[in-house]
Amino acid sequence: MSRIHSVESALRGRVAVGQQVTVRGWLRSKRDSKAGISFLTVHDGSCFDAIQAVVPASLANYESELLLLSTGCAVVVSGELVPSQGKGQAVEIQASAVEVVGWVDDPETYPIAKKRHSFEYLRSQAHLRPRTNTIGAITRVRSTLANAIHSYFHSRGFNWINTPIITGSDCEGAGELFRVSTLDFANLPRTAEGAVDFSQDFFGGESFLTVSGQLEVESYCLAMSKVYTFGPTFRAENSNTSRHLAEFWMVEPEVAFADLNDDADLAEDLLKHLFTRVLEEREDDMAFFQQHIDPTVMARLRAVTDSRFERMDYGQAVAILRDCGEPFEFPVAWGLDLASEHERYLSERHVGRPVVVMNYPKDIKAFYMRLNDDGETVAAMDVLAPGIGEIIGGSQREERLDVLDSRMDEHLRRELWWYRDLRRYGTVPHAGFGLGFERLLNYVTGMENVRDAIPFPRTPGHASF
RNA sequence: UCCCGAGUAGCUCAGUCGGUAGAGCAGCUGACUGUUAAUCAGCGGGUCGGGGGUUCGAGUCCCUCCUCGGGAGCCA
Repeated sequence: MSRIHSVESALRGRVAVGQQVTVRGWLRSKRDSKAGISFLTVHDGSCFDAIQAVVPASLANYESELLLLSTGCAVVVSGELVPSQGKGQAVEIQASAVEVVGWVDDPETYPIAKKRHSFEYLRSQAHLRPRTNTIGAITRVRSTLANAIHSYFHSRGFNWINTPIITGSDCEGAGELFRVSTLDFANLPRTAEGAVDFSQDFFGGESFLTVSGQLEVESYCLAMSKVYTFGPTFRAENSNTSRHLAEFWMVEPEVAFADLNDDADLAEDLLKHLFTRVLEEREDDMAFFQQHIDPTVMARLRAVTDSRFERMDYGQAVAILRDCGEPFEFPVAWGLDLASEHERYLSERHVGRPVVVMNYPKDIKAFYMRLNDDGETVAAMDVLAPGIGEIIGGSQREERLDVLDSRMDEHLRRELWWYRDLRRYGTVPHAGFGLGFERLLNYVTGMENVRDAIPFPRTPGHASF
């Protein structure tokens, strides 16, 4: 009796040689031999490798179907798992039956040819690109990373908080928001003053897609002690770079009774844990990235897992940049934000691995970040990664109501009354950060564009698929 | 949004000084072969991103628009 197996379980020794197996998947390639056999390479996404099936010409549908197969066809192959007579694989299937489940209409125009494609082209074929080596590998690593994030936090007593996707606040402090509305745009209700009357909108007021779950997750932090969010986030910024998406995923842990150093410790420990898991669990995919995408990825991940992150104050970073003699395009001075070129110099040239920059001037950071005793800086940190830039941004939060109030305007204080309440009822020091999931994935795989790290990228002008 | 670069066959690209379109891969046909992105021979395949201009003549020069990529800003 022939049992159904994934390609992975058939290849990885979980099936004994000599057993009958059935695998189901899609053809990567087909080679015919006039010796009276054809070679099918069948892929099902379960692992990096495809399995080879040797099909004898004696099968009933060999002439009528097997010879017509082409890349992309869906097949069910049954046969005996045998040691391979050829080079390139240890085992293969000696097929006794091949059922063609789905044909490729027109082999000439099948968008995923048996060759290298540009990532740019593959983005235009986002529905078929998971059939490629690279996107398939990214997909498995992404899934492993997501699972590792949940298991890391779960095993340490963090609660996963599903903060809302739709928010009524337009002042979360990070970027432009997408409006959520059911109003009839062709016939907008108006107030007496002529403004759009959002009181008639679905939620009884203006509403938007969230740009961060942080403010909401803080309220659960001040009850559950250790919490995190992991979900989609939306920014309506017109930014067109390899590091930005309009819809992306973010991990945001938040810890009570914690300060900025605890926050940096958590960021470092989390990244080390995640990289270790990927190296253990996705050896096959990482070997591919190392060989075909970026020959430095493995060394880069090991540099993170094997050594402590460099930490420096913003003031030190400014001094280093000022004295390094590098001809920067943008000025370096205390009080100015660091430009990409500065962050890159620090992480890539000065340190050579991730660096945590802490305690930035208060005027260039968000209102909720805790004011330090010097009155000039806030307890903020950025983790800067070589080749990626800012991979984590976090801070200790301002837990003192009077200081928080001094950093908010009247509109903000009214809108965020509930956020202020958290400082009135049992406030405690707490800290957290945001980790961009697609940026993390690029760092792990060596891929250069976050549009290739998410299945269906949304960017300005693009929401197809 | 700004600055660069690109757009030519299904895909990746070449195309010189302005003279009427090329290669590799893919596809099809055949040969050969326990093959490995197989190999060899042949065949089919083009609105040169759109529009306008200069010219006897434009893929090539000029203007303009569109699209894509890279960088910057913003950030994760």
